Amino acid sequence: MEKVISKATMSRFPTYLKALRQMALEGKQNVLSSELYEVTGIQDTTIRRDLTYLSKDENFGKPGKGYSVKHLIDGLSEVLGVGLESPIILIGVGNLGSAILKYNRWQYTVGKIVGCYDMDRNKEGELFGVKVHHIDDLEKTFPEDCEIAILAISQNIQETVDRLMDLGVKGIVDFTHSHFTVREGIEVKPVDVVAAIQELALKIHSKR
Amino acid sequence: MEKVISKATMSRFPTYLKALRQMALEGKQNVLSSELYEVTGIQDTTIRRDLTYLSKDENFGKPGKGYSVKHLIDGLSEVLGVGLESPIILIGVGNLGSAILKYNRWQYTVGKIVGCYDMDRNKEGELFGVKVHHIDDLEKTFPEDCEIAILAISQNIQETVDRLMDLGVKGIVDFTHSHFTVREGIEVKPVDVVAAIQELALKIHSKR
DNA sequence: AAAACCAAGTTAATTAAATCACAAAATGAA
DNA sequence: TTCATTTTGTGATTTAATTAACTTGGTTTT
Repeated sequence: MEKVISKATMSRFPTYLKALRQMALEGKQNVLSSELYEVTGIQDTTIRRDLTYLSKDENFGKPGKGYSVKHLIDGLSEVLGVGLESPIILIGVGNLGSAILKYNRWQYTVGKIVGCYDMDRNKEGELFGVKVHHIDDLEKTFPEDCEIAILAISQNIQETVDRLMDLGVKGIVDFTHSHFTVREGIEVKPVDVVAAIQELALKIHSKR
Repeated sequence: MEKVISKATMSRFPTYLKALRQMALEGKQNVLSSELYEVTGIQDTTIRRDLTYLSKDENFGKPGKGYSVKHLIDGLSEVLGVGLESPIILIGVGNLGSAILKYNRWQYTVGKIVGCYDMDRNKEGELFGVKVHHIDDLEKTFPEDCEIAILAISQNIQETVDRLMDLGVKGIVDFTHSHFTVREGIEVKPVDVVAAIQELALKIHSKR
């Protein structure tokens, strides 16, 4: 009997992982749900409930002692697909694309950008150790088993998305400022500065 | 009696706005909730309910006809604080910071980056038309009425956040990969590629 | 070894969000 | 003008998520 992890819980996991890694770096061995609350602002009882999804086996958290930071990191990493080493491609090597690519040596791996694509022929070659192809060669050079694409372009967006889906991409990290549609079952995760600022502005505003 | 806008609704507004702007660009005058569903994947009934938060006055949506794209954009823009022209500062002008700054000429303004700060003295001067100060001069040069800061640094994070809060910053757009704590009432909006990929990986995974 | 304590885990209650189902309103055709 | 059609807007309902209350098991102290 598989427990199904709720959306809300899922969206909190990365937060926990981030906080725990910081703690691990500081040499912390054990952590209480109340301490995680201090750091994340998420209610301790919510945290404990969330963490039960990880504890397939015995004693994850010990009463009176807390959780082992290491165990939590391991559990979260597993469920979050960290270390999955799944190949990721990046579409668009402009300013933003480059910045993302530079980040590719992520502190804690969630996969690796194995190829980039751009519509500018001048960009073909290599960048930060990753091959840059022309977008026309997408189908020819598409990496096997690639399921995640990062979209950092501003033109031909829908067309590109369609091609990606045809190639079997299942998840898109969306840095574009435009809207596009995807087929049933394809996940899109927008990452948008403007939207972030808008939400902030609204929240700050609505407090008065 | 003020209607209080729910968190969930709030987080969908930027999505609507994005979609509607695309439609406006394409010359669309009216839009049905069912059409917005097609584009956003959000249930039409949810959309209609969300939009009621905008309709302070009469006939926003007309039965049999739909909503005026323009009216919706206006309403959303207002509630989202678009065109607020509030001053925003950017901390960290590295690769990512530069990319964000370049985007500053946002298609639809939500405010403007009026100043940047970096710990590298060599970066002092101007970049994409915006003044770059040394981080030591933060207090000296902090723009009046600035409530939002974009954080794109990788060092001295907590210290910087503390200084920002002391200066009256109410919202932080967080591009760092580290955890920091804020005082009660300060909003943090994380924007994180790694977290996005992790969530995607998890969602894709959990479907099998 | 017993007592006292502490914090995880869990069941139950509450609150928030999404969806359903339908009534009312505008439109357009006959 | 009237009637069928379409689509909004909103109570009512269901579902999901959070929070509160309590139980249990492990730890530490005496």
